[in-house]
Amino acid sequence: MSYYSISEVAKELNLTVYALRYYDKEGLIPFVERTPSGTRLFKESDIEALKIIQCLKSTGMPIKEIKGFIAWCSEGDSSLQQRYNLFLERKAAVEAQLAELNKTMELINHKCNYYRTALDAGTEGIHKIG
Amino acid sequence: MSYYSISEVAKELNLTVYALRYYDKEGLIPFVERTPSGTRLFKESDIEALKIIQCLKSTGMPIKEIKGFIAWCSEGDSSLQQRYNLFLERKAAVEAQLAELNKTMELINHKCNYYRTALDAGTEGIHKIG
DNA sequence: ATAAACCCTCTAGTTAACTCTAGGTCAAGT
DNA sequence: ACTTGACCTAGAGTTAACTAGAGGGTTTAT
Repeated sequence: MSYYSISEVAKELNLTVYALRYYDKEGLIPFVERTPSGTRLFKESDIEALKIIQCLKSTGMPIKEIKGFIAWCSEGDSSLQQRYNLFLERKAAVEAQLAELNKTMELINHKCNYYRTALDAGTEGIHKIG
Repeated sequence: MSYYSISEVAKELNLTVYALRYYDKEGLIPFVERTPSGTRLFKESDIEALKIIQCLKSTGMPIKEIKGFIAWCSEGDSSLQQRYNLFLERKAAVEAQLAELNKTMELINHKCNYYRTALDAGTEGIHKIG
């Protein structure tokens, strides 16, 4: 089993070493090992966990709540139901975000048409008159 | 032509009066009229402009940049090309966000399955062994 | 005419999620 | 032995987008 340094993990996951240390300080990755002198040693499974963390973050979940999820993970099977519920909630959140973004896209498309036709005509006036 | 108060507009657009005054201070709505004593008077067209602002905000555009767009709008036809380009960029940004969110959704769905089957089995162990 | 319910400005405070600096340790190469 | 580069912690600073409070004017209903 091989280990990765914090800067290797940062590069791989496209985030900064500062961010990784911040996540550690906030309790998102309590399972990361250390050398006797304190240097963090990341395993493959730690990187996978960070990917889940990034996924939850991208659903709009704040770090404090992600920390709660991580704590549940280390509690074992007794928290299975909670963790399942959490992902169902996140699924609903993402669905809502997708709906919102699609509405946004519609308006943007309208504006693209508006400006394309205005440019064709050379003036915005065509949309304002009759 | 009728006018709306700041709190009416806030209610209609589902944001706070604080936020509206903040937008005004940041130069997003310089066209809003005032009574002689300083009270803001919002027209229907101002509400429409605020909807565009909300739309741009939901694409992830920061307020400072939206302010630039608003300034272009008051420059008339000479900024048509810039404004068109801006919306094309926003369209690309939203497309990227949609792609990202769909990837997130996929992982969430995997996790939902993971936990549903784990709950059926009564233990997470089924996913770790074999 | 007076109190309630608005409105205003200005300024300070809040929050999340980093981001950076200072000061120090440690392991490897020359 | 010594320099280089990566690592560490603690804590201060940053940024965006509000949010709230103080202090004060105005409009409306009784």
